[in-house]
Amino acid sequence: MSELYTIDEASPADQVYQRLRRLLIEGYYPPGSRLVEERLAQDLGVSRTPVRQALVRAAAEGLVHLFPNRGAVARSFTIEDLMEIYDLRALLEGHAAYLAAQRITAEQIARMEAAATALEESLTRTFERREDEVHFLVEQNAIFHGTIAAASGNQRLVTMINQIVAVPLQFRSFYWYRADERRISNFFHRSILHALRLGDGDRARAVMREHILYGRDVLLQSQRAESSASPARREE
Amino acid sequence: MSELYTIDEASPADQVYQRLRRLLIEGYYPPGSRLVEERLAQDLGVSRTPVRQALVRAAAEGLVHLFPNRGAVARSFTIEDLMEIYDLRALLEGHAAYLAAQRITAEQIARMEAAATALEESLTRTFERREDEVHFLVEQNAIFHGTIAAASGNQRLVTMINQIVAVPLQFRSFYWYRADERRISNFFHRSILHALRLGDGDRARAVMREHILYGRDVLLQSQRAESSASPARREE
DNA sequence: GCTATATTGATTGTATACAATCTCCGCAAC
DNA sequence: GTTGCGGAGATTGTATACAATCAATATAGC
Repeated sequence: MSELYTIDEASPADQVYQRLRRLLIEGYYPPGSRLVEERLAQDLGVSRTPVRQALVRAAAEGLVHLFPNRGAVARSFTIEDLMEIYDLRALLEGHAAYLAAQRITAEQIARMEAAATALEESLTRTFERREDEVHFLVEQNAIFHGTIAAASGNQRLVTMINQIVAVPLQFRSFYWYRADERRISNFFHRSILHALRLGDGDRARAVMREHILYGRDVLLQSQRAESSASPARREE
Repeated sequence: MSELYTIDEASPADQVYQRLRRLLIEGYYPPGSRLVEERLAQDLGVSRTPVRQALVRAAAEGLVHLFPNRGAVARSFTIEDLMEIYDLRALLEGHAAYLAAQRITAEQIARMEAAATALEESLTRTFERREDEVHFLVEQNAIFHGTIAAASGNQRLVTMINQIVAVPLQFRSFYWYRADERRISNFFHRSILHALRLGDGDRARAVMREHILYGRDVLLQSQRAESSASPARREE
């Protein structure tokens, strides 16, 4: 999970932020819902002071929207937002893959291979609950993509990717993946690894871009299906 | 200047953050210096509470570094940091130029042309103080680059560029520009405008990348000259 | 019945008090 | 001299109190 922020991770109640972030990402506070400080403070077992700091930081990272004197709202996303986000992911992660091809270490490749294998094997594995399966997929995927970002050697790039990746998680992208689509995703992982082993940055970038844009299309299709089934639930 | 953050700008004491940011960028608190909350509070005429929030936000945007229980330090940058930053600027602003080529409006082009002209004319103009000249260059340049970012149509891209651009300003890059280099920079501006008018995204991106990487090289040369003249003044 | 205005309750924004933590310095032991 | 310990001062981190602001309802005027 290690996230390498400018704010030191071990911070005693930087944990408040981490927990808030997690609650937001996992949908405990659904997009569009109001975030009353007093309530968050009770949920997290602290006073409003650290909660406010966490909210300011979450706003700076785009997870919530702060309205002056009117409080925070868990950020909600339109289809256009998703397009923007995936466009940037393709750009940033593609670049990371390009840079990584020159610098990645054997250990990092091994870590990515382990994650890729875990994702492949999970196709034939049964999970207690669907939630557990989604959580597992998110985790292994984060290892795969996070390792590439780290291998790029550009610390700021890592931070940016972490920021932009948090959002699709709110949509629980993997929830929508079918077995076919997951096989394709796994194939992309192997292709990326192949290009990285060859040290072919252009190829690694191209495959990574396609991998991400393919994921975008799967998500968009499912979202369109969703929104046509149930009416819009945006609120300003 | 308009910055389009997730946090609404007009906020009453979001201004505290804006002022802190400015003090940092303009070097009033030099890189590496400790930022004691009480002192900032007095400088800004408020209590520690809003100062802390501003610091948290500044940390999230990479302007300062927060050490748990040990306070904030105005972030200092190594040569490697500058390399990272310019690499990302080339990526992000190049992409913005590519996108902008398809969507930019006549008004936006006109605004950019006005900024480009202002920069050209400033070469033969005399300023009261060197400070004023630097401020003018920074401002017009921000208009030129900010308009392209806005014209990309990707709101998140705008935010990211704003974040990454703040840093070189801390180095007062323009201080180091000589007349020759400024002429080249102006030429790039015209080339970018030309490509945008043609709607040629690939060309706009290529020129923008070169424009930024050229700026990087100028800055790096001056930094190297600096650091060889005076001994290192990094502190942890 | 409709619009405009005041009042109330809820919530945010700021200041301040206090607790927790760190740094620095002095002193002792070796 | 060097190392280790401990206390004082400074600074950060949190909680709480209060002021400022906003949303919603009630009330009055038309």
